[in-house]
Amino acid sequence: MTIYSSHIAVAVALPVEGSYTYGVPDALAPLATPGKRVLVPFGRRRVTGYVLGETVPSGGYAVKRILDVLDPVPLFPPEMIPFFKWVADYYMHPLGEVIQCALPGGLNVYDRLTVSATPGGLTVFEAGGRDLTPLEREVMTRLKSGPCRLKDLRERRVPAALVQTLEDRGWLVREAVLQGGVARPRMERFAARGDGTPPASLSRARRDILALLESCEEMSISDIKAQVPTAPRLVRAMVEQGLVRVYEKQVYRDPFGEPIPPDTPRTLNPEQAGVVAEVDAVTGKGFCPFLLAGVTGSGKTEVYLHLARKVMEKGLPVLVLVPEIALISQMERRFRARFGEAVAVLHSGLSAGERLDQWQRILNREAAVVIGARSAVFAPLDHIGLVIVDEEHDTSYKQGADLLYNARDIAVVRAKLSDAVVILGSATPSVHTCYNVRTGKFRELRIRRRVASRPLPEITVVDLKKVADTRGARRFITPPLHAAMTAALERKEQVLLFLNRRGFASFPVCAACGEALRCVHCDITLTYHRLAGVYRCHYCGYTRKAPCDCPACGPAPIKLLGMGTEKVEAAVKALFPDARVARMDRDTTTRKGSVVRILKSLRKGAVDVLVGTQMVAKGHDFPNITVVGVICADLSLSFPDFRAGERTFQLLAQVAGRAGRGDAPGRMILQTFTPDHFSIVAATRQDYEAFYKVEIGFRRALGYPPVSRIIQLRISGVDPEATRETAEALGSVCRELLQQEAVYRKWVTLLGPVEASIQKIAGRYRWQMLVKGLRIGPLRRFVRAVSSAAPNLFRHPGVRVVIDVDPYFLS
DNA sequence: AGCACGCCGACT
DNA sequence: GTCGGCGTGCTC
Repeated sequence: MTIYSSHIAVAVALPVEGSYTYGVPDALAPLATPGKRVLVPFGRRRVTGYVLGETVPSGGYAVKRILDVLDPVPLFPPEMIPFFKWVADYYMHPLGEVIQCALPGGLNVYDRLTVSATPGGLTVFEAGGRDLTPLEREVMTRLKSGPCRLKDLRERRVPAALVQTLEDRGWLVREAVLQGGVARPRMERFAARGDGTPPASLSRARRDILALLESCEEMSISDIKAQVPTAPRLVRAMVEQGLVRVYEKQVYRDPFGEPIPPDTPRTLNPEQAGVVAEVDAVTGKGFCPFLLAGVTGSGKTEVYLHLARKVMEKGLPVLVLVPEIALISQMERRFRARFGEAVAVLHSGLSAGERLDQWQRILNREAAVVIGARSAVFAPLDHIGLVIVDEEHDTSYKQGADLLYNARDIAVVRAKLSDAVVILGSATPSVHTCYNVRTGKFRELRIRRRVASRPLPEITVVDLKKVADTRGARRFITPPLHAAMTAALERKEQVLLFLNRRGFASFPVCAACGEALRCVHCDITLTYHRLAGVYRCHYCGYTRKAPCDCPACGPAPIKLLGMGTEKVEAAVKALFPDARVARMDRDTTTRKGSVVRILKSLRKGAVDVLVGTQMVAKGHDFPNITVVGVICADLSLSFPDFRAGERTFQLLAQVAGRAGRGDAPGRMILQTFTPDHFSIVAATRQDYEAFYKVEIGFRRALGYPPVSRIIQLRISGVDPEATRETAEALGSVCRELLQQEAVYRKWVTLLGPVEASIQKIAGRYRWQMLVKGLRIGPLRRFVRAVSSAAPNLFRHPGVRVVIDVDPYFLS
């Protein structure tokens, strides 16, 4: 066995458990440091790995050597490795994939087995110099136009043996080509003044260039060109004269639009100042988690800004998480106005290149504040001083493709591992976070007063059951709402109408047979979108043109039952023909900047009535809105999910916060079929305490989070039978394990497997199982034991099993 | 993930 | 008798 000068632990970016030990050749030893990527042999392939640190081989396997070190400097501070390990362990996800998911995309390199024709082979083939089978002919014809992935050939049912014979014949070669690594820093050519003395006579243009370079340290060639158009050629000549030096330098792509004028810190009211003082007293002194519960309009952002300044003054960086891009841009503006260049952003709206550049600015400590969406929780900061999670109750923190993490939760973990202070801010805190306050895990900070002491709106509840026999527009714009709208519009004030469903009609049915129009891929009715003239599935995007026939009885008129924002918009236009109506939902805000455009016209007073989905509830500031109408408060209540009540309360309280932010006091008309539901009653009184008390009682009684913990196993597949079988097999493995181990019986309760409430989405049949218990540790050990007892169930071709720790949506 | 090895059905 | 299907195991 070869003894290498050192050994390192490497996590590979593949779905494999644990880390692998590699030898480091002497030449690479000083380079292969933690946080860098390395190219390593893995099986018969080469893949990207992440250096975790030095290690000693434990024996029992042959150690291979790393092939290359891919980064001159670490891509993340080594201090982050324990955080990555925590996330990998907690969410039961391979460490290498966690790191891959944390890093800006496009960096990974991996082997791709490709096949290409040899020149000799092509010559013989084109000359027709040999009899070929049709399949051989097909392969050679394909390769004539260039190399091809071996996998592609296999998918076209080309047998490996045929590739082998063609290779033996010398017509083609198989090779492993390194691919990936597409995102690169942008390099630009710069010029600076050289040592040479200028000759007595120098052309005008050359003199100008020298003057430019003497006025500053350096200048990019393109900037010089802007002033002296012939510069590129002249500079080359001047390099030879020794007058100028030219070199390449990395420049950052600019994700920010126009510069933002600086602002000055506003004076805090006593409550805000108290919060700042309390947090400031503990920053830099270790981990400390806070809930900042501040009613809407209480000026939380200003508190964040003051705290950020104090932390930055201590030389520590600040990480700010915001639920989505539309809100990031608001937060970004406020922070950039206050801190200018010190702000970096990380979100999915950036191009791969911009993202990489922001990442490097953070790594190089050129940014002291990072603002971003959920993935920014992995920003490459070290020694963080303060983590802020704004709108901590927002469900978009828990979403994602393969690594199902809750950014809010792991932000707290990250703060803990960094000895930082973390603030979860919300006007409507999640039940989970409040529970953490009650159990003493978090400290609570409150702001009860709205800035300038604006009163919260007066709320009127309208029972929709009492107008159930009304038809037409007045069915969902009831007389009380109509009256309030009329009054507001007469006073030249604005109205916000909220309905948590987009489209025109969510339940189109055949007038002849009563059959609903359904998605062909999902177990769901289609929604009619009048503007687009289509029926669309809100789960998979399936679209069919309107009008269309009834699938059951052929040509027939379609009745458009059920409502969405489009129908509300139409109703407003019918009832208030002079009002200018705008709509804000996912259909009107797909294009970049459209949210800002709608908000701008609202602020300018170019819109009288804004109709929107839940995106209008989220933190936007609408100064002149005095009436808020909730068209139907029950939509979010009817979800088959234990958090439906919590979401409804939060949504209603947030929407209520949109009214009366300006100088005029606000009114909210809340229409509902269930005026007695405690979530709605509590929301009308803005009484979080009352809501929490009832809700936590339910959670406790039914064994739901936060009192109990849940891991969800989601089983889905194209074949309904195979999916059911896998789900049931998984169920029996679980039950067997429960039978065998008393510890699990004590700590684990199983529910299911059962079919999901929406049985099919995007062509996949869905089943689920819930693993419940008071403590998350035994639950994770149990699921791990299940997956090692029946590994084949978790990597079944055709049926996917997803483990979701702390799921957000049970359905 | 992707690749190799190994054991059963439909063809030369 | 072989070719190739994909279930299972492994990758430092």
